[in-house]
Amino acid sequence: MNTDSNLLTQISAALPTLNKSETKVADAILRNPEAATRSSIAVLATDAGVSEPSVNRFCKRFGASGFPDFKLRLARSLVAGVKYMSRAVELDDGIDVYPKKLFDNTIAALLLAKEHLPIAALDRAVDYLAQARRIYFFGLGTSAAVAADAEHKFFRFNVPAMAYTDPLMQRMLAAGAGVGDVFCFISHTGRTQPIVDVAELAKQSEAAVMAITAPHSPLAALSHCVIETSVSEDTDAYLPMTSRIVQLVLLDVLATGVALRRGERLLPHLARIKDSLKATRSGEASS
Amino acid sequence: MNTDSNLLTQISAALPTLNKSETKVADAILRNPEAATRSSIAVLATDAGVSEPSVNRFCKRFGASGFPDFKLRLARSLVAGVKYMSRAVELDDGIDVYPKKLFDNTIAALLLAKEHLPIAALDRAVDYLAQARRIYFFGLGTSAAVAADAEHKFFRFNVPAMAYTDPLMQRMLAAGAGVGDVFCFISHTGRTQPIVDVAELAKQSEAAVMAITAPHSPLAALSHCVIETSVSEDTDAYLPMTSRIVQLVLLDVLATGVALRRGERLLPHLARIKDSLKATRSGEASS
DNA sequence: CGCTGATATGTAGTTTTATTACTTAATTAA
DNA sequence: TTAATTAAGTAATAAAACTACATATCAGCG
Repeated sequence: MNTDSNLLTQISAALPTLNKSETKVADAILRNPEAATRSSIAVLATDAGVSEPSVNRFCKRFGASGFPDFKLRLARSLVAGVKYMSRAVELDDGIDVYPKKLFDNTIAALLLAKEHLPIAALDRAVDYLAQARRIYFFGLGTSAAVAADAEHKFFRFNVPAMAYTDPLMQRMLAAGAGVGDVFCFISHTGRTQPIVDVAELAKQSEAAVMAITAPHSPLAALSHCVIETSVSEDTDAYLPMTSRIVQLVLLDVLATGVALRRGERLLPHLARIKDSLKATRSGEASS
Repeated sequence: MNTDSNLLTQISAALPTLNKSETKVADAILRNPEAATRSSIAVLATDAGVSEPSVNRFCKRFGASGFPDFKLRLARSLVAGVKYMSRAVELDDGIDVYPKKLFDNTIAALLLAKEHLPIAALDRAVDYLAQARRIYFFGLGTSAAVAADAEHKFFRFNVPAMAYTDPLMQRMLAAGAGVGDVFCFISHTGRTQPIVDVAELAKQSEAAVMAITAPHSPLAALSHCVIETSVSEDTDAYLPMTSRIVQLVLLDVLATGVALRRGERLLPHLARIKDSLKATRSGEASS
């Protein structure tokens, strides 16, 4: 069954199961979905090289009551769907093109991640983190920045959260871990050897090992709790971009989860921290 | 002129300027916009208590080519509206609710930022960065993580990019800056005093000062090039979430801009860096 | 107060668009 | 090769939207 709410994805996914004329219609729509929403059934039919009733049948096949209804659904999908189509930046893209592309790609990645949220894993992760005595965030390279960000976020919850970039520090901390310690490893591939090594060390202790990483990776295999991020890195040809954004938002989710678990009594604490920052600011007070 | 892309907002805004029958139509639509997208012109006409041509005229008044086109636009607005609607996380939200909310909020922030991209500023920033001899990324708190991320990204371009978190290091580097140095300050408020101080120091040197920060802030005032991020932090009641994501994507834009400016000759360099990372990975080779 | 011009609204007919019922073509299996 | 089944198209019907025109409403002015 297809639970995908996006018509375009639905059509692409159904492509192999379609017959000749249906495929033609699907192609015509996918070729230019925006135009499809504007055209009449006659235009789309000629465009696809089929008859009008074929288009109509196609629409009904995808749950629409008819062609106009189909167009409406398509239009809705496009709002979210234009972004869904993450197109890579081209060498000759101008300043008015590539920034939008990058934003679109990021949004597309977030939409995709939102569709496949590992709810159960997140819930368990919040369990671990909410009762942690100490939380360590370990990442290397780009993930180091993500770890640093996580440290800042969790630190506000009065939980000793720490991020380490140095593999040697990571090893020492992992080796000396005990009950109540939670190690959170961040790695897009889940195959970065130094990180996997440290995770193995941590696993041998009494500490909990969790990971935000790719499914079926060595790192995922040895973690007590895995939050899978299967972001396709197609568009990030040479630079990891969208993957780390998804990681960051997932960490937001975890942090929020811990905050909610602690309930109201945490709110004054957060307010106090926020107020303490005001002192470092000049000019008008923040709202 | 109304630059609002949302039809519903547009209609609400135009309400006072509408005449009798137009008001009736507007009311009928606003009463249940979702239903309006499904009904035919006849149904909507009876619903509003007017004739069909009145509805038709109403549609044209709002820039549509006719009723079907109007319905399409309305449908689009409805979807966009949901996404723009960033709702705050409530204390009693379950695990199946708040993760989606956080993703939605982030997406909403990115959509908003995409709408208001400071193209000119970005272009100038790329100018600065592309010919920089050395790039320093300075941020504090959450922005420190953003700076660290930027360092990683730019470092891949064979440009000595460095991120510093320590205000004392920042001061020393700013004081000793010279021609060819570019200082990029990252601060959501633009009022964090230590950062503003360092920026002032840097300004006194021959170096270029740029900032990713709030408009009309002290930091913005003293920068040669400002990339404004006016993200409303309403939803980030206690934790800065969406703001830093926008900052990160803006830095992606800058990095991509530099990469594009350098053109093809950079690509083999990036490929080499990516390959060098493969050695640190176990298991199957990456694609 | 009524007339005139302008604007607003509705009616009816026309055109466009979509759907249905039916026919023909293609495909598959016996 | 043929019968059955599915796929695709034709043409007629029905629905929807649009246009031209007629009537009504209203504002300003004699």
